[in-house]
Amino acid sequence: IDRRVWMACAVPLSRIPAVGDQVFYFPYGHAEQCRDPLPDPLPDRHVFPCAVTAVHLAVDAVTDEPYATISLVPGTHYDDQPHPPAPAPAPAPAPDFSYYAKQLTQSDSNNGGGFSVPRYCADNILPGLNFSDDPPLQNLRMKDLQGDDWEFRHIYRGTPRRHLLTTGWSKFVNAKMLVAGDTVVFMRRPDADNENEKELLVGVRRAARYGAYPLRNVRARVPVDEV
Amino acid sequence: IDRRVWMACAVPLSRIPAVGDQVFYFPYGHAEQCRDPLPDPLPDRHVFPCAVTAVHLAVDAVTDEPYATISLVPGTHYDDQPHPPAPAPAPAPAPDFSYYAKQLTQSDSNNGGGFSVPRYCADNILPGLNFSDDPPLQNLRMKDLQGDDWEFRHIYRGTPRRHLLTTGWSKFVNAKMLVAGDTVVFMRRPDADNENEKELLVGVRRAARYGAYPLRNVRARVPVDEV
DNA sequence: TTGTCGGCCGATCGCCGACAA
DNA sequence: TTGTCGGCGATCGGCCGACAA
Repeated sequence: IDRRVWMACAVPLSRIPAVGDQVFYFPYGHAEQCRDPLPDPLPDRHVFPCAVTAVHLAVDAVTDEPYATISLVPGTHYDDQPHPPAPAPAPAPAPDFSYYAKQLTQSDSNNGGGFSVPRYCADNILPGLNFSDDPPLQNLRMKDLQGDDWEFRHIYRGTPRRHLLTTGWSKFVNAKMLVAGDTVVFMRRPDADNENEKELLVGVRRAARYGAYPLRNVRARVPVDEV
Repeated sequence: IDRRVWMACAVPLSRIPAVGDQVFYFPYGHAEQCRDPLPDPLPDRHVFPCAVTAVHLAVDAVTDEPYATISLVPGTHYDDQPHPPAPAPAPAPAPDFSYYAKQLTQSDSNNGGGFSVPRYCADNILPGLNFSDDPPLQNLRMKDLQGDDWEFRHIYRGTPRRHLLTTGWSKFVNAKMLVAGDTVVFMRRPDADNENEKELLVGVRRAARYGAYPLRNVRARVPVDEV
């Protein structure tokens, strides 16, 4: 997966360590995320210095949420020594990748139909419309992070004029089970196949929900109908 | 869970062993069901004699499918010795539990709406209608194996007359993701709370699907958005 | 007895401009 | 500039009897 795509769809504060980084492992926080009962009594040590041996970025096949698997080996940090040389600052992000994120309003996620495209997004992310048409419209094809394609009708209409996604939008909302408060991310980057063509992508960030992530709560189970 | 309910909803050939039974464990078959890659090379022994130490009947919270967890300890069978005395034949099933299973037709599972109730089922499982009404109808409330309630309108109409489940039926079909070829099981038994009242239950058997059980294929995963 | 079909009516979906924040 | 609303037309869900297997 494109690291820029992953970063654009991760919650804004996400930071991921690099291989070789020295980090601390908090079993307590990990166990909380697993939703398993915490050990009682809690272990003596709550924190373990570790080194990162591998980082793998991926996307949940059900929820589209980006996640990272980070492999650690426990070990002593070179505490009083200077930290290893800070890596050179990351090169400025390539100018050929840009994205726009919008939190869904009630109207965007209603079954009423469409999605109101902010002006900035229409101007900077989506392909330009032919404004001599009346009304100006086009069909957009976007890939989600699984690689599945989605089609949206993009139209510029109403009084006053505004950009809207109509046909195809509510199918997407239902399929991704989006609700008001969730965020969609529209991205453009050069098409891998076609030089000086642009490729559109669409990602999703889910608003924090009480009770955490119901979809993750499914357990695999071995059917035993017969012995 | 009521053992009679479990048996009614399990595939007809299911047999479950009793605690203390001597059985054979086939790791190969077990691994196949897990859909994990089989070990290569296969282990030397393909069959292990075991004794059953526990049997637990349960129902999948997503698919409603009955399954059993059967605990085994490996050990030698008393091979040439006579088998332990066969348990006394199970007492005849209590006459106050009865069920009827029907495989869904296209029309039953279509979005067209209703379910055609076979005459035998209406007469022997469902509460009787008041045939002086025109048309005769009643609302039925049934528990599924999770304990959730479902309501169906039961009506006797059409020319020639026949029993149908209408309102509420397609909601059930969609919620349980039933398709033509799947089977529903209607059961009646005495109400636990209310003497000489009857309680209705509804269960589901899924037709064998190519590619096995897609819903079981979901893996739980630990979100790691931040370190 | 019961599976499938066409008719038909009502509910919902989803596209639209109006309007106001 | 953009969020929400009421309108309304098209589509679909779902109840019905007819009919035949």
